[in-house]
Amino acid sequence: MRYPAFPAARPQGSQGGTPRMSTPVRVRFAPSPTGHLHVGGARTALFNWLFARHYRGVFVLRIEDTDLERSQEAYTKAILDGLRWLGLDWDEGPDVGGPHGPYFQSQREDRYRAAIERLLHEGKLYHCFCTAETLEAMRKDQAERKVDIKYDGRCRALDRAEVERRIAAGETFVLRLRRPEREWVEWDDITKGRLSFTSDQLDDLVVVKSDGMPTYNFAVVVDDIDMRITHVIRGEDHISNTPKQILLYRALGAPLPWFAHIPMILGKDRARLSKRHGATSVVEYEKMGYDPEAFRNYLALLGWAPTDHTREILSRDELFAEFTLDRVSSHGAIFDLDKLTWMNAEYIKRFSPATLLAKLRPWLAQIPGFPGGLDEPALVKLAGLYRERLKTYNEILTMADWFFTAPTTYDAKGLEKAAKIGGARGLLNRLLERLRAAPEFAEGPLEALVRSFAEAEGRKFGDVVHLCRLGLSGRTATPGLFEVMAVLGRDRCLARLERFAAVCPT
RNA sequence: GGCCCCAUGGUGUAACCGGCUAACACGCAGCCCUCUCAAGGCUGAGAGCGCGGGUUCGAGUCCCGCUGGGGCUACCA
Repeated sequence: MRYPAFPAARPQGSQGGTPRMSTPVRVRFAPSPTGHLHVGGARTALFNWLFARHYRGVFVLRIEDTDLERSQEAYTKAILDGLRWLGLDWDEGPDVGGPHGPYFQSQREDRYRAAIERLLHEGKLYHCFCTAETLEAMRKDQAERKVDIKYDGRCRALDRAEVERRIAAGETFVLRLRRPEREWVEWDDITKGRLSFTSDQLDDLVVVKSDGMPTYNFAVVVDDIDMRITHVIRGEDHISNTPKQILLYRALGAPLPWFAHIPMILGKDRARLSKRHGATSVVEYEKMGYDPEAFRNYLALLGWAPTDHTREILSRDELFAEFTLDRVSSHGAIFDLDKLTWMNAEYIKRFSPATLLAKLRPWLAQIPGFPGGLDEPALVKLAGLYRERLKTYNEILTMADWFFTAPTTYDAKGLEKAAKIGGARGLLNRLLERLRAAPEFAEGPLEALVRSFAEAEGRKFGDVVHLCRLGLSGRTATPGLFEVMAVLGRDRCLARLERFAAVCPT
């Protein structure tokens, strides 16, 4: 499979750096470990991964843990697990390393420090001693006067002596970027087209927090430059961060990467997907019994479509071959659980019984009584019976539990029906006679047996079948009766039917 | 409030640089198949492309305005 090189030059705007061209594609997914992998994040990761694989580039994973308060190590693992579950692999990142590590921002302080010193030296940063209270008051005042809410630059002009004095006095401070005035900040977004802002709309953004840690916007830029990121693919909620970051690229004298802001994933009310819309983290879908490949396939189609959009079931390699950013849509997409579920069922139907059994094992193991004496071939057969009935793996728990523990109660509606046909118990006992004598307990012969039995009895075939089904499973709906009987085997079938005959309507 | 993004059936999308009775899938309804449940097959309802103006022989596709939805407005990422 050959993929084209990323189409190169874009018309370059008046300001800003020049994008690297025709160098190998390098993209990254940069989650912060403050929670589990969210479906929005998962799709961003997926698009980056697909983009990298399509162009035979490099996919980097970087952990953005500069928020000491909220970051937790356990979440880093959770996110990695989520990505692995989806089948994504990264070429550089935590646990695999790479030439541009470390891949945890908390371990890259020397990088930030070097950049800070340079910028400080060049007079591009300044110390700001404003406290949270001061800033809050300032914003409140601005809100009342209905003017733009942004930092008014009151610490911009502090002279060196005062700065040193206040630092010596132990005042805490942040470092802010001196924002240029009346400059265009523009870029050609791959998915949104040309986007432009002016520097006056921007703030003197904080680059270093009072705890000494770099802020998100600063760390991202330093790292993306260091890691030679060529394409920044992220959610469109980052659009407004982009001009700030571009200012940083300029201050650092670095070329701009390409930017591609992909639309958000929304809940039914068209607001960004959140917990109140239902499951939002990828592990929850795993627990609900979704297959990772189906989930990934569904996610890929959320905001993107292949050239031939009539094909929706796409393998990993087909996604690699097909995925390009120009086919990403520009508006948000509602996460549709029904369609995901449909797609999951499509995947299940495509598995061989043996494969499906392997996927089902963790769930089957939770069923009381499992394996209930069923041997491997019977289990494979059982998986085959549910291949076209399961929508999610966890459904096996409630659909097939009776295979492993004989029923003790029988569906009320089923009993009513059994009563209605009259003489059910006698019928069952006569059938039992025949079954005991059946030479072969296999699907075809069993069906032939029951058919001729029904005929001999002057009964409707269906009535006999329903009666047996109820006796074997306690239910009115199961896979085909004779397939079920073959899976259960003669002994279990006879035992269950005998037991049922004892309580069955006469 | 300010700035920015977006707008094709209920949902996800398609419709190449303007030329169709607006297509595919999910979901929904009905029918068929059938031992039940599924699966499968067939048929159907559902948008005239948010609204209003332009441009054009011709606009879902281009332009303007409006409306609606969303995002951002932190020493969070």
